Amino acid sequence: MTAISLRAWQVVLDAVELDLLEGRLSPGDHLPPERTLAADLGVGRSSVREALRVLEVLGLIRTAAGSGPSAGAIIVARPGGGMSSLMRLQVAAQGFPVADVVKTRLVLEGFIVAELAEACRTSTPDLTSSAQILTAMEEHSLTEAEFLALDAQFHLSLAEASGNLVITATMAGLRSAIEGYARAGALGLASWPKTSARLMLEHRSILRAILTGQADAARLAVQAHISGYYAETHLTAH
Amino acid sequence: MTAISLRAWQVVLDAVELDLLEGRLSPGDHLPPERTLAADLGVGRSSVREALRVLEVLGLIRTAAGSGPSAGAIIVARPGGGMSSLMRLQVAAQGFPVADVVKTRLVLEGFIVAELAEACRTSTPDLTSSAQILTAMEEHSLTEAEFLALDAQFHLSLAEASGNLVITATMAGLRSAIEGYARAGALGLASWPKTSARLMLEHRSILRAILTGQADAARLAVQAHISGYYAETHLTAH
DNA sequence: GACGAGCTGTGGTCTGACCACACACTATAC
DNA sequence: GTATAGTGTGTGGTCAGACCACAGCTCGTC
Repeated sequence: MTAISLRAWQVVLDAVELDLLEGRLSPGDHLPPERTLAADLGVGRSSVREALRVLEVLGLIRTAAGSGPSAGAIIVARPGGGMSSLMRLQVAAQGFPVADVVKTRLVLEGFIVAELAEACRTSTPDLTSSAQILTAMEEHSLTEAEFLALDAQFHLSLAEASGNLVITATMAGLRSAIEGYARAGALGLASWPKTSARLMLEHRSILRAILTGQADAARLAVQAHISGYYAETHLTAH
Repeated sequence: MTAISLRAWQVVLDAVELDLLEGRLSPGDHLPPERTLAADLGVGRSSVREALRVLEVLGLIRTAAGSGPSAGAIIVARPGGGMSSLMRLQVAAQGFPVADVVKTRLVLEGFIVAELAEACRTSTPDLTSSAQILTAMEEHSLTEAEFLALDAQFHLSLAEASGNLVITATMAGLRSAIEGYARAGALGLASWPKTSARLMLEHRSILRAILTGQADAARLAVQAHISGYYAETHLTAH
């Protein structure tokens, strides 16, 4: 045996992963009932539940009680769900310094907008939802929290437009990790109306750079946008 | 109440997260014993265990039976541990296309080596472990698996040298996600000695570009290195 | 045919029990 | 006095059983 005394819940996890890799399970499929799974794998139901809990937090399955087609544990492969939890908790546990989180966001978002801009030179990526969010943000009656939520949604919509699921999921995780921090920083800003107006202008210029195919300009704009807000809130937070 | 009927294990998860955020728990600290935690939070021990299992997979805690200072559940905030599981399972469940994984790796590694090269112009980042790995890879008696393991270790060591924990963790996750794929691809290569020799040369040139401060050259080299191997194995795998 | 009560299977939770393990303590032997 | 062996204690690991809430299905009644 290569692995002796594997934890019972790991046995379950490995079995599910193997079923996924070998095609016996696919998104949309139902996992066997917990009791059946326990009996088949020769472990207790508690161990099965621990493994299922992990899969649920990782965004791989969705569980529902009751009976019928919608009940039970269903493979959903929802990317990003687990990433958010992971990032949030790691930041909470000081595993991830916020500065590193911001820098990673700079890299990924810079790439995304540059790629989108490149794509705009030959085709027309779907950026309507991004534009719609910007329009919604111009509503003057928005609270800070609402504005920041839309702000985050805008950045996420760009990632989604890029079509890269991994980057989208990572971005979602990073965003939720920064959220509390950004919110707290906003409260200490000298002038929220002034900052929000600036953020809006920056958003517009980012989108314009993308649509006109200026990859470098888009990258620089989004990076200045992110690091600018970070620096501003970082300073006032101290 | 904003959230009614929260799952019992979520109560535990939230409580731990709150303790982390409020500083009542820090890396190195022990969590209360499962039975105590259950009693304090008013849930059953099973629910506590489900939450602890999630924290363990996410790389936040390490559990050990027995008594004494090393036993119990300890906050470790080991970044990357959870990321690996997450990426592996998401790829297994077809949540993350391999192409997206590779592209993300291109972006992140390109940034890392460029940043390292920039740093080399003004200081001397610690790249000794990276260099040592390359030396170890020149051993002719290595099997394919051993060579690829060192290859992965080399890329990871570059990320570690950059000092960015988030990128390092993400890289670790991406790497383990590709590992099986890369391994499978290597088996179908026309000439392993030829490929491995090329990979070695590429590694050397990447490291040389970093040490001489040529950021752009380093980025291009590492991106060609990754996408080259991907394209090669991708083709032969079909 | 329409409706409703009851049945069934599912996840959610708790309790209690037992085991294996690692350390701390104590008693014994030298 | 020191070293060693044995025991005690608290921990996580696992299991079995029980009960609940819920959602859908079945079947009898009207």
